[in-house]
Amino acid sequence: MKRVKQKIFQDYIARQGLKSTRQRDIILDAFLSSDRHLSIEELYLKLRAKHPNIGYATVYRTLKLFAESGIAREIHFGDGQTRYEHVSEGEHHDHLVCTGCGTIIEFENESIEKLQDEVAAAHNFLIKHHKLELYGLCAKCRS
Amino acid sequence: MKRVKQKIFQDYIARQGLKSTRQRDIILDAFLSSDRHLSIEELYLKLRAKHPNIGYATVYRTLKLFAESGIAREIHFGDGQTRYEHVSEGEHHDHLVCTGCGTIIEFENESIEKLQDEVAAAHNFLIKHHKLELYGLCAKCRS
DNA sequence: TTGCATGCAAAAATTTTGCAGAAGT
DNA sequence: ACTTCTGCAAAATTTTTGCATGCAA
Repeated sequence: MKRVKQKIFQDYIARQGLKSTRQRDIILDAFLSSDRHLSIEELYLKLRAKHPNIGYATVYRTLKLFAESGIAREIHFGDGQTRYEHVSEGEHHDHLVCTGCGTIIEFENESIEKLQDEVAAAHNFLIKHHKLELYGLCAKCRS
Repeated sequence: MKRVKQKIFQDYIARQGLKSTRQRDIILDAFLSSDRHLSIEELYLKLRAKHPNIGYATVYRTLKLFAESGIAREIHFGDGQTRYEHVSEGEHHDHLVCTGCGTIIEFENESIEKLQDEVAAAHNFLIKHHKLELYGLCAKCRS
């Protein structure tokens, strides 16, 4: 999986005439071996531990590249922190976000997606992508 | 509808021992007679036209009060602009967001909500609220 | 060599906060 | 009188940009 995404990114870089650099490799590695919903700051801090001279701007620019290449996606949970999540080809998932401990659970539901398509069709709307987030308390935080 | 919300807000203000002021009335009026998904800046600019001396901070603080009182809700469409939408008691709706022209269409779908409850139950998760947004092109922008 | 990438700092953009004076209750 | 509000400016956050230098192709 990790190798696959590294390849996708390298191919994207090459195709666009961009360059493969040490920083991009480091950031990609840190991203791929992290929590699937990392905020930019979390990733930056994690990087700083081993690579104190990597700039914040480079992290921002590189994450945008990841999104462009298709291996990551920008997400906003409304807490003022932009996050990036891992994207696997052809896969989509939605989120259960625990407002107690911040845990994020992913799920997929074919029936919901189908109903979404129906709603869109009723409005003659062409869906490109969607976002479904359920906020509340996870099992642990309920007790 | 407008009267109802004004009353809800006034009651909230009174209950909290807060004060009814000219600015709050003006902002509430502008909010209630606006598009249902107004960004803070849009509302601020609209206000400035007639009331040039209202401060940005007051708009921010007042919109937060609207949300606390239950007549408004903060929403983020991921474009870096915080918006507030109108909330009617017991009513919930989701959004079709046109990435072409920015139009926002509201919809409700009981079946989707039911499936969401099932997903939550399967994870022993207690839903407080949710967000469902379908992004794509509206009928007009498709042609 | 050529031109993209990096790191730093400065700039933008958005939201929050402190404070003195103004205004509701 | 008392306390909350307001407007302004300053501060805090988050993200973007400019630029000289570094580095990959």
